Amino acid sequence: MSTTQNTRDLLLSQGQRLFWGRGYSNVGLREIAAAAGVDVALVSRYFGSKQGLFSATLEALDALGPSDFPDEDALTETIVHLFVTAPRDGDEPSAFNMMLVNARDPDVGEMVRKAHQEKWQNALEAVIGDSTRATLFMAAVLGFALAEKHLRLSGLGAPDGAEYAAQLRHVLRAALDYEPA
Amino acid sequence: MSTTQNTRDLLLSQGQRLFWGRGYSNVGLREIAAAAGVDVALVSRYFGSKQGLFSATLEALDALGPSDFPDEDALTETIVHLFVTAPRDGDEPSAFNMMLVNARDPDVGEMVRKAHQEKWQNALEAVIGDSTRATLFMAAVLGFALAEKHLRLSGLGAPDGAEYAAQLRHVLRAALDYEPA
DNA sequence: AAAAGTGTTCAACAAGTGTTGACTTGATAC
DNA sequence: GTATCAAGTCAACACTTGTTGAACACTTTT
Repeated sequence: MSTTQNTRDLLLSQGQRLFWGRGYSNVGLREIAAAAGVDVALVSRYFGSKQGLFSATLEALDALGPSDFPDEDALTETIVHLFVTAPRDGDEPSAFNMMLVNARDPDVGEMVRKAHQEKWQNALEAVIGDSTRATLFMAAVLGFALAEKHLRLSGLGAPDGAEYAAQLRHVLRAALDYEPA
Repeated sequence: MSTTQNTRDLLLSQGQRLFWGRGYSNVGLREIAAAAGVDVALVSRYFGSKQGLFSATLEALDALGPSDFPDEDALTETIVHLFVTAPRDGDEPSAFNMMLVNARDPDVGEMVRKAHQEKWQNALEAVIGDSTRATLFMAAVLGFALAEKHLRLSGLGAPDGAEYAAQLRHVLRAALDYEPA
């Protein structure tokens, strides 16, 4: 690999970390470039624009496949494991946080919603077998993350304890148990 | 006439509408002033700063009192009614949307979290009788709003139909039914 | 009539944004 | 040796942001 690939990757990883952690409009190109230790102009050179860089980070979103989760229980436990082991600084650049922080952005919101639809929603519907339950499931996941990490509500158990996991499991199961009229 | 709003009130109401709908950092003072039909400089004049104007809009957050909701059922139905009758443009300036859009803002996030704690969380705990269930309840409400209005997920029923209300009722009840280990 | 006070307008500021183009650098190929 | 070409640097652009202070118009007070 050439040096080009190195700085390009540096910009990409730092861009992902900052965009996914603090939100597209709250991060400037100069901050990303400084974190990568390179010049700002290289963003335009390699990615065309700020939106181009963000779009490139979106490709790192893991695409869920139906084969990843044999059934709903495995899916639930994967989510629970993700939450329990997630870092607990306020700007955690996880995929969930990325959705929460960028879904409504005027510049990249549409991109984010599209990525969610393509990479997650369809796969969730395949595993869960129903579009409504899949949406409620996603709502439960994001609501839990929002309450804990953004509003920083108290009332939840310590993230490394059994109670925290039980609470998350409870709301996820409730979403999966919904019966259309 | 008697409802003749002075300039301060005009700025306040337009500021609330835009801040609560699109988020603090996505709205400029010039846009607010233009919507109110006055000059930008009047914001500094009457509210000191942009943050001062936002802070003033926060005082319009309805403080929930324990007397507002005799029991959990009344609380649930109030929330359901709020969702069913909420306007459906993308920038609805409801109190829920205000939380979703501004809770993580670097400038006003702390203000928002504090307002939530003072005006809602304590009252919810009083009605629900448990801090954990109150937090899960709030998470369910915000997750539902986020999925529908921000991610614009399909899979939920039409907002004016019975199924939509049933879905919301289901996840709210699940939060209230949580039993700590 | 003069003075003081009030609400408003206007132009400008300093700081920040994403983006661009000209330039230097360094290695490779002719 | 020289030309070539990509990689990186640097300064500046045009634009937007929140904020400020001087000036204006108008009413009220002295």
